[in-house]
Amino acid sequence: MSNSKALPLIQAEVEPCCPPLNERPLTMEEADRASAMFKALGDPIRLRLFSQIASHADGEACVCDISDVGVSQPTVSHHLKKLREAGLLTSERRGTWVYYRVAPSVMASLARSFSVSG
Amino acid sequence: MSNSKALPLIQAEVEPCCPPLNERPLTMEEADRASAMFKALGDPIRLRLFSQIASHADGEACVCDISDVGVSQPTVSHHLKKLREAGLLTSERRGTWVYYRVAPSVMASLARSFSVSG
DNA sequence: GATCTAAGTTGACAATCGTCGAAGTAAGTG
DNA sequence: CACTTACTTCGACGATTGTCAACTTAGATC
Repeated sequence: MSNSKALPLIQAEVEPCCPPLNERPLTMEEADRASAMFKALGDPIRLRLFSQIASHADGEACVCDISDVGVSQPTVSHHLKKLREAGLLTSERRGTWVYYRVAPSVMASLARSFSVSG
Repeated sequence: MSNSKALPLIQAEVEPCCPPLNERPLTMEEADRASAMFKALGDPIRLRLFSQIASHADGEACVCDISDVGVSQPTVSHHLKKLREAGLLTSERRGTWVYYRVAPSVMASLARSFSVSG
């Protein structure tokens, strides 16, 4: 292959997904965006992967560190992709290994969704 | 058994779903429980329904108030059932109408999942 | 080059999901 | 009783999802 314009770099800055859920009814656009995040966390395997990465030392984890969740390696890769596409994780290859970390401001943004307003 | 015999279980349906996601890796049981909640919020229609109820005056909303989300009324009922089964909503019939409200401690419990620990 | 390990992609499959129309239940009105 | 309104449940349909085996890509080492 030649001039590959690789560099996925889909990870634009994660802006707040939505206002607090009890502040006002979400618009359709807000609901689409936020539900995509919750949907990604709505699988027990994916949630465990996310938790393992979020709680790992230095805030990042190699796939080899977290692939012990009871499913095959391709399935782990599939779930990590889903989490990445939802904007929850970022990935970076360093040598042989690929490291995942929670995307910036994701925790704060989601926490805000459930913060009690009023 | 312990000496707690008159323990009221009415509000025990929603206990904290899990520790903060960046505190430690979730157990399978924790992941099952928490992912069920996120899964329920992982649909745009359901998330809008939840937001409409959570933001409604007096903290409760009649189905007739929130059924304008772009799908048929049986589908609304189906989604509300999913949210109820996930422990996110409670419902009560008063006369002709059925009122939904966010189950106790759900907002705080989910906010805690994303609170930054450490 | 060849070979090994790490991780991602593809293809296929059963299982689950979202949706609707039709039918059913519950409560109020006359 | 019949009729209306407000939901819920049922049955069916296409669409999406989670999973694995097989294959491919990427990097390190020989």
